[in-house]
Amino acid sequence: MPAASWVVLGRADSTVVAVSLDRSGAELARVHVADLPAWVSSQEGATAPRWVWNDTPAWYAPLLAAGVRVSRCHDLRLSHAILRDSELAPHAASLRAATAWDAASAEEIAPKPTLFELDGAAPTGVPHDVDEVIAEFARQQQALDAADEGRLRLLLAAESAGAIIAVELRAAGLPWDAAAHDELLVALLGRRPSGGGLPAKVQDAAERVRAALGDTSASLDSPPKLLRALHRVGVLVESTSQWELQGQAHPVIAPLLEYKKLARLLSANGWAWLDTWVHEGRFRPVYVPAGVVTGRWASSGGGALQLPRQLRPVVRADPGWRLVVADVAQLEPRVLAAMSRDERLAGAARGRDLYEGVVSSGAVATRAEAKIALLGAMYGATTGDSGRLVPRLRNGYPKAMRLVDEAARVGEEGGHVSTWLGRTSPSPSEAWVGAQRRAAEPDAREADETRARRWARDRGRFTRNFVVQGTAAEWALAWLADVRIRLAQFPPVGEEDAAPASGPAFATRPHLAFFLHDEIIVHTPAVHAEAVADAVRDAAAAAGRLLFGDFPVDFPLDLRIADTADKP
DNA sequence: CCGAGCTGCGCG
DNA sequence: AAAGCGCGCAGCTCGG
Repeated sequence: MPAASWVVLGRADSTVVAVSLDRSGAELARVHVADLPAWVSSQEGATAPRWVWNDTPAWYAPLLAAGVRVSRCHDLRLSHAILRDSELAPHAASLRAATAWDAASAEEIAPKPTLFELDGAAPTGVPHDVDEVIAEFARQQQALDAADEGRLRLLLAAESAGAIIAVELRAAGLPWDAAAHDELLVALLGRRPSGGGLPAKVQDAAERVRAALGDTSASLDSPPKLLRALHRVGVLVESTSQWELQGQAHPVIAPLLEYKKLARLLSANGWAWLDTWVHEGRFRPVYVPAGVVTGRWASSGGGALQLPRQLRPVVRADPGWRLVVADVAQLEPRVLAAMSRDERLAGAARGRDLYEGVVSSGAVATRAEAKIALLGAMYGATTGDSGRLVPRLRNGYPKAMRLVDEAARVGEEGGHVSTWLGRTSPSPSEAWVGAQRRAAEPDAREADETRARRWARDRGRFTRNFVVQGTAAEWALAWLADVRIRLAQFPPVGEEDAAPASGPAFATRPHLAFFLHDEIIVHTPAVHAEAVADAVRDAAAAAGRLLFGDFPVDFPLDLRIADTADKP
């Protein structure tokens, strides 16, 4: 156990009990809920313990709202899910039985966290009574000790840091210029209609589509109806999706594509979205750490994972502040190079565009080919250009290709695969197992065999991608966590500097404002922007070393300091 | 009237 | 040329 102390927080009747795990389970304090923020704050100042709690948002959102920031925690719910399934923790039997520790986070149940309701019924979700919390922590430590696996401990620390960061990201929000957003909507869609009905430019596009269809009442928002209307004027497409319409020559196509684009903007990120999700100059999505099976984050509400390019210009730093926008170039193939110990792929990636490096090696002729070949290798493409190009990589990068091919083979056979730090893929469904069993029987019908084979391949593509996507998610967690620590070292803004328009107390210094798989946005006082950029780059290098030691792979960033999040 | 399931589109 | 992975969300359709 590390030098820093670990302190469990749990509930006993109507008070919060803190138990130190360093002094043979001695009770450290018994604090009334109302006094908890002040007490936690004093502990942070003294020993900065690692807080062990059932569910990070349930504790940390209220603490943060009260102005108290913590440096680290152990999230029992997220850790439980990892240990329960991990191949690296084969002796975690005590975690496998279905219990309340498998429940969803309070955040997912009630995205507006309530501050420790004393009188109300116990919140649904994972257990919070101090005895149960301590027992779960003991089970987890036992599983870890039996596994003797440093990677898993690293993963749990990274996952827990992510849980803290998700709460802070929501509290801080992404600086959003609602007026600029409105101007953009008016320019593209027309003025916001006061009653029902569509904005003028959307209405106009719809009418031009109907004119070309020769049907003044044609329904444009129902795919089956639209498809029939298209067939009536001789546009014989199989679906109404953009990419199929694009290939058609007919007067209806241009206005229809325009209508779809405008209607999409209106329904996904129009005024209704703006009213719901942007307040006081901040977009506050709900981040859901490990919401994806691979360990990637999901989001719930606000569509944070779909921040459309079109809207990036309205992400705007406060006056006197700047945005540091950074994403990793070709994260997944770099991660694949490192985890497979493929020196040649790592070499192709070093100090430059990875795809150009692959071209230089002679495996393929162009950057475009390198890209679809590598994506195809990681996604399991079998047909088309991608499927044709993948085999060319097998000669040049045998270790990398062996790793993904092996992951696919295990998946096809119904087995489990794991990420670099030990997150393990879910088991196949009962339906899947049943289908394979039926197909293996002597009197199996051909249709059964065909289906079983197809499902096996489907699962193979999933496990093939799982190891890479999941390890990339681990790298991103390590990066995030390190960025957060580095940003906390900056001094808060002084009296003479511009203060941010809104936000929690920690937003008086550079802070994370957005995260999306391989991209972060830091909101920083302008004077610190250059130093923040260095910190973000240094953190990326540190994350690479933390996961992969001295294996020679680098993680270069596309980074810019700007007033908006626009992409060049 | 509500919810499940589907389509289409946007993001990595 | 969207083929091959992972998502969320709006809107429609259909069944209860």
